[in-house]
Amino acid sequence: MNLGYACINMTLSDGIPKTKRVMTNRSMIRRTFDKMGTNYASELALLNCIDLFNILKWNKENNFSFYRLSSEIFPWSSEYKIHNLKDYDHIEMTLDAIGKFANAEGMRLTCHPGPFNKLCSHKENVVLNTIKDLETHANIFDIIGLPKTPFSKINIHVGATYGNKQKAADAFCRNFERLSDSVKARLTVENDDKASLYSTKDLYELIYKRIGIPIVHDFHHHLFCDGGLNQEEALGLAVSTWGDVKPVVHYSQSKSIEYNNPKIKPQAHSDFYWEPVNTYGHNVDVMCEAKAKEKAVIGLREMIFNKMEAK
DNA sequence: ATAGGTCAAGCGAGG
DNA sequence: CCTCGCTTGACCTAT
Repeated sequence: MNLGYACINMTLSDGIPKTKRVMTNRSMIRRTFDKMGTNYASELALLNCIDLFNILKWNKENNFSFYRLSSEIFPWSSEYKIHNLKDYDHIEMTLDAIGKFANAEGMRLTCHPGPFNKLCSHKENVVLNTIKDLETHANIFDIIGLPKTPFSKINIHVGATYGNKQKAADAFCRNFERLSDSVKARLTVENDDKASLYSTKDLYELIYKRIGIPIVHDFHHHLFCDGGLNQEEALGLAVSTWGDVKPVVHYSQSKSIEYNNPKIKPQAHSDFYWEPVNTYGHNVDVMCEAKAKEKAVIGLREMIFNKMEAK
């Protein structure tokens, strides 16, 4: 079982001034983009790519082989073609080196495009923006040279019902056919954290049965939208959708419980972990979504290790 | 170097 | 009608 973390490495930036932090999500607000243009986006993207390599090297040294790439490596990527960027040669060289390194080390790299991706929308413009964003993620994965399988998953939520779950799920499946093979081969769906949305069971019935893409089971979300199944049943159902590829699950705990503060929404992710993950005997990779990132995962690792030692 | 206000996109829940 | 939470807190301006 590999434990992974998402996008940000806190250790590498410990005690380092803001301007020199190791980060892969340098961006800018609209006003700055209008003023500075695509060339500045290119410079930020290159810095982000170089730091991505730095994080992966840190991951190797610290025995992390599972990591989620930020979706903001290329700022304002909807406004230009990546291969037209002025620093593209350098960017491509960096991403290619990253891919060779990651593949040689057996690292698993994934991504999780944002909540604005609504493949089920009835608004054509929203769907077009979603398709564009998904294609951009796949394009980056292709440049890096990552497998065109859910091993390098591009994971999204269905995320909306518009008052009719069945109808929205139908739209999701129809629009799935408009995606390139590069996206289709990697796309996965994750259960939502609201009762009105999609449980793991809903995804199995409404999405997997129809288009066959794997389901990422999020243990924390399941607490708020269980579809009538317990954790073990839902996990088993999700695991059954992955074929030959090792399934991914998401694990986080509630910040509201962590700080004993009822004002914090129970859905919010905790900073750290206090309970080890239970995978019910399944061989899965666990993406850890705690806010303290790799620091939380190191704690979780120790917890799991101590539990094994005690046996 | 830091504090405080500001910031693309979609949706649903809660005040 | 506004804010939060999710994706991922970071940018920008003034001090």
